[in-house]
Amino acid sequence: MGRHSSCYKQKLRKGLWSPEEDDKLIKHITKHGHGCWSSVPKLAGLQRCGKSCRLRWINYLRPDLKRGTFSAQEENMIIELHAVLGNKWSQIAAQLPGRTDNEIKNLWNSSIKKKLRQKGIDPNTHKLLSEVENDKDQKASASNNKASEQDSYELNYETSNQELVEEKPNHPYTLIDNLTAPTHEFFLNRFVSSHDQASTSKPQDLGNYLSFDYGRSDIGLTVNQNTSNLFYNPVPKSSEMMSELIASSPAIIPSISNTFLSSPSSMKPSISLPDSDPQMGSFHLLNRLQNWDTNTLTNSNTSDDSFRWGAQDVGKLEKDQGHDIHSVQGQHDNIKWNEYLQTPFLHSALQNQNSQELYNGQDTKPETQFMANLPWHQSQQPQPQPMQAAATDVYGKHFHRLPATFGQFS
DNA sequence: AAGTTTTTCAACCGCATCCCA
DNA sequence: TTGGGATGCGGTTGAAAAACT
Repeated sequence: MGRHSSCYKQKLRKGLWSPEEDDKLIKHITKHGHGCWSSVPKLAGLQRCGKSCRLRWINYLRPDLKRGTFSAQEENMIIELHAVLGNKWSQIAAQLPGRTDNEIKNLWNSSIKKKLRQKGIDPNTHKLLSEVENDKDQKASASNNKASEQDSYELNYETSNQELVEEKPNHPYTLIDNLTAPTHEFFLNRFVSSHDQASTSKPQDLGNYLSFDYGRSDIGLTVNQNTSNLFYNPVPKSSEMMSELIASSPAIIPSISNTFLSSPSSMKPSISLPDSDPQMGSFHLLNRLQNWDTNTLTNSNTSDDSFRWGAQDVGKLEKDQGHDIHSVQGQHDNIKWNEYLQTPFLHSALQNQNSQELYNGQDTKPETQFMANLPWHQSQQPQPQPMQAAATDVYGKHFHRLPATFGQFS
């Protein structure tokens, strides 16, 4: 385990690659492919270890690299993805074609971190620096109770979120105003922080950025403040539709989904489609399978804050998607949580509330992308960002806006 | 113009994980 | 089941370039 054995061998060159070495490596790989990297240096006539050859090829020589400065859209995307994934550079790079993890990591450390700090945003937590300071103060004052709180935090997740709030009056979630039900914050924090416990820079408080419109959204995630259930909009009406959606979108957050795949079954949320009125439904993203309650399925006349999907839109959507609404009646499809997480909609939910206003066709300089009171700022250029585009591909014109809002927690 | 400081980024290092015998 | 090689990842380093004095 550990260091590549060939690195111990004598007479291997280190440091910067010469043009001649690059040429040898390019010629070899374009002709034969890399195959086993440990054999590449010998076959290519290089005094390097295979690991060094691999790195050179992946980060610098392979032909599909974009190179050049990062666009404003790319920077925004990196920030957004970092808020969700933390320092998972390879996963971030997977969403940016032609960019390497090393390149993105360097950009983050040399440029983006600085810009965020200048705008008063903590690059590690993506929270306002002032909030981070407050958190520190609160943590310091509450340090005596910390251990016991964490215990109950875990336990309560397996009971219910409502109980979580009621039983833990000192929990930070109780500080949130009434419009901001605790579930989504708890939920997102939960999967983000559980995603990689070894991470040194994980967005512990991502939920602070994720507020959602209640009943005012066309898409996104909403939280029913009465039931604490998380809702997912719009509504795929069948598992086939969901599968299409998944197939047409990249695996945006595979590591997060893996976290849930490896979680105990009792911890796995599921998405279920209602078997009642498919034209006027919604479905809930439940944090517990046994928490399913058809009574909480929405209809257009309910007065709660859950998301309501109008029959007209659903029918239209189904038509465009080539699905027969009636064919799914009577079904009660369970969609795997990891599939949900791999849809573009979770990402869509991460768009800030100003996305509408920002797509106003105004040009903007890259420096203007970092606004004082927002974690990040969407590009003001009219074209959608890549993942938005992916989402739009799926639902086309039915995507009127990307409404998940930020900043309700002020 | 020269020296110093800061920034950038290619490459390295060590560890984790996967795979296979 | 285990051990070792191969691969991938994230943190770090340090030389080169750029910016500053």
